[in-house]
Amino acid sequence: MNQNHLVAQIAIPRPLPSLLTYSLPDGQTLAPGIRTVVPLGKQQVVGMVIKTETWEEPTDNAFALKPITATLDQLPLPDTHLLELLQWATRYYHHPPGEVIFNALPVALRKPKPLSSRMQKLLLPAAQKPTAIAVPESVFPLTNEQEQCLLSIQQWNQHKKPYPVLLHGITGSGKTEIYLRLIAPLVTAGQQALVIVPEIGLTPQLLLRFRQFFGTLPLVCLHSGLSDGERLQAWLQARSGQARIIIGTRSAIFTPAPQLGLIVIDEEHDTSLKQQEGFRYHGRDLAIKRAQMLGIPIILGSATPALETLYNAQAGRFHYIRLNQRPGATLTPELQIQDTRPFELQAGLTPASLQAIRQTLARGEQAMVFLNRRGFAPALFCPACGWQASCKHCSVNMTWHARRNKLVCHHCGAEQATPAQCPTCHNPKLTTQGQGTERLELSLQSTFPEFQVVRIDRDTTSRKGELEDKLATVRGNEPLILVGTQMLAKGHDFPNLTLVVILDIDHSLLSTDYRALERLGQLLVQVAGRAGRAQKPGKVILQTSQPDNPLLHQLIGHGYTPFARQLLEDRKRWHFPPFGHQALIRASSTASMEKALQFLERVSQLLTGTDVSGVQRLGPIPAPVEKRANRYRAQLLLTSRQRARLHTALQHLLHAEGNIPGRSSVRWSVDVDPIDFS
DNA sequence: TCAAACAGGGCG
DNA sequence: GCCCTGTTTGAT
Repeated sequence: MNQNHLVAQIAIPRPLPSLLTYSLPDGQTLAPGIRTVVPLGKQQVVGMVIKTETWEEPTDNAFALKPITATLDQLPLPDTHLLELLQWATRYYHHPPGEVIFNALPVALRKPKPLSSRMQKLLLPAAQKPTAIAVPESVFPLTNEQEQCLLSIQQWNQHKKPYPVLLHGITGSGKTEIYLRLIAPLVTAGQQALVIVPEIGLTPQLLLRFRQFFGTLPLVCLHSGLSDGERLQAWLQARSGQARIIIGTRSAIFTPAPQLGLIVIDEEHDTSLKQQEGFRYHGRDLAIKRAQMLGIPIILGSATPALETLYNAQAGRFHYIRLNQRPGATLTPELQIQDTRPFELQAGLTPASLQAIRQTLARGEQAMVFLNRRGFAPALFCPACGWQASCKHCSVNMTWHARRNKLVCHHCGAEQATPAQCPTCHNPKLTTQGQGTERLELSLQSTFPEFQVVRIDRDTTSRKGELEDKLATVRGNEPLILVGTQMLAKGHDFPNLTLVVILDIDHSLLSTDYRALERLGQLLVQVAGRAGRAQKPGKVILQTSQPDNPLLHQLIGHGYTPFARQLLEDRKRWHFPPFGHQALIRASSTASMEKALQFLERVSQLLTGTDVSGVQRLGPIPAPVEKRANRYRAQLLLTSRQRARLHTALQHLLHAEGNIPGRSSVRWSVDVDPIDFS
């Protein structure tokens, strides 16, 4: 092998700890981002070139160099910036590079097959000169407040290396109108904009407004409803620069866009931005990194910013601006706490809540009852012997679904027929406990027989078009009762909805999860934002058995920001994020909890060395849901005031993990900046 | 006595 | 993740 021979460092979609080195045909080089076919053991697999370099004989563990088998692409798929971002993410999230790279590609590009010639044409760079695409003047002029806000952001964004902007705008304050006007001048000048939304199916209004505002300007949507082919096509249109606006959910943050000029993260607090399996990245954080690497502006929009984001704004790392007015709307809704303790509840509602619903309907308006729990009842039990229906595969109760007459596990999806009698004592009279949306719908229907009750949750909207039909019914503005889960919390505009009743928030007030209160606050504000959007004042009733909770009073009396400040104080005292950093090591075993705990105990011991000082270990402990889908689950939490130390510890761990005996009987993973501890 | 089941390790 | 290898297990 001659001295100047070139080799390629290749990422392969397997959980390998590093890139693999392959030789290139003599005198040939390959640009980063080009896919190849390479031999891996006995297989031929797809691999992506990350870099090429001159070959140097490895000094330590020598390996036989194999040649690449074939080249699949003429042009790189991810651009250089995107590859850099992905490599950064590999190091930050301590996830195998090949899995990170290929997770960022459309499924159609993950196989060792070349692009069809039709698709290859889409890869050619589009004309990048400014095109005079007519952007129609909006029929809605900006309010004074919006105008000022837009001006400020535009000024900030002119900076060479602009800071991220937190746009804290209450529900209905018109954040979308700001996004549109920030995007317009840039896309007509030939640049691209990337807009990340929590769930595209749930934000049809945002999409509609974009289409209406930008008319014929090329816009692509990346969401879960697309087929592999459609997704690839949209992706390639973004890659060529032809698509000027890219709207998508979390994974769209990896869309290549050579002329990218702005990123918008709408609902930046939304937890769906964090991937919860495999490569556990946070879409918002990677977006901020991407914008920073490119030196382009990024806007984070929310009515209820994440505590991390608010803190960054407070600390001066982000610009901060508010929108406090609802154009064309009346007062912010009146918030009330209803103590549930003194009353016998009917349909889970206090007499005052029922009365409020009755009055709302009598006025010809709509009421919504929000309950974040599907099914008829969360538990089925035997009053004689105490038996409870629990899942065979998980350590949780099964939920009883009345219409389907089935027990369903909401963790693993297992279903079974409702037993006719108690399996242990044969008592034929089994009882339910608690209520879900299905029961709520039925009881409300019998309480208010003359009005329609519309239930919106995953069970009633699984078929295509069902959600749209139900939303259309509600927008018909006839007086009715809307029942639903958190599907109802975001994005929908119901002009005749003037009352919102929120049930079952007690578990969040009492939770041991330090993020539970933040999420509750965000949920309450978002749900409350559904009430009274048009000309009618809204009212929100919170039912709870903890009516004296001081943080709840803070939220209701003073609003989200002081509430969040208070939570941040608590986080500071306990060195929780953003004042300390965390990584969660999870392990699971099909054999026993002991196996999972033992593995994590070994991991913990590995980390006792002096070179990982400044990292605290909590656990190992069984996970809150101890068993799920036949796996016993345990976790070990690593925390540190300094992020660098946490990363050193994780690197050390990944290096040494191979020496842990019994590791093959457990599945384990690293979650950097965890938000879900279940 | 043999092969199916299982654990461990490497893949360039 | 997949595939190869060496070892255990237990069925005939």
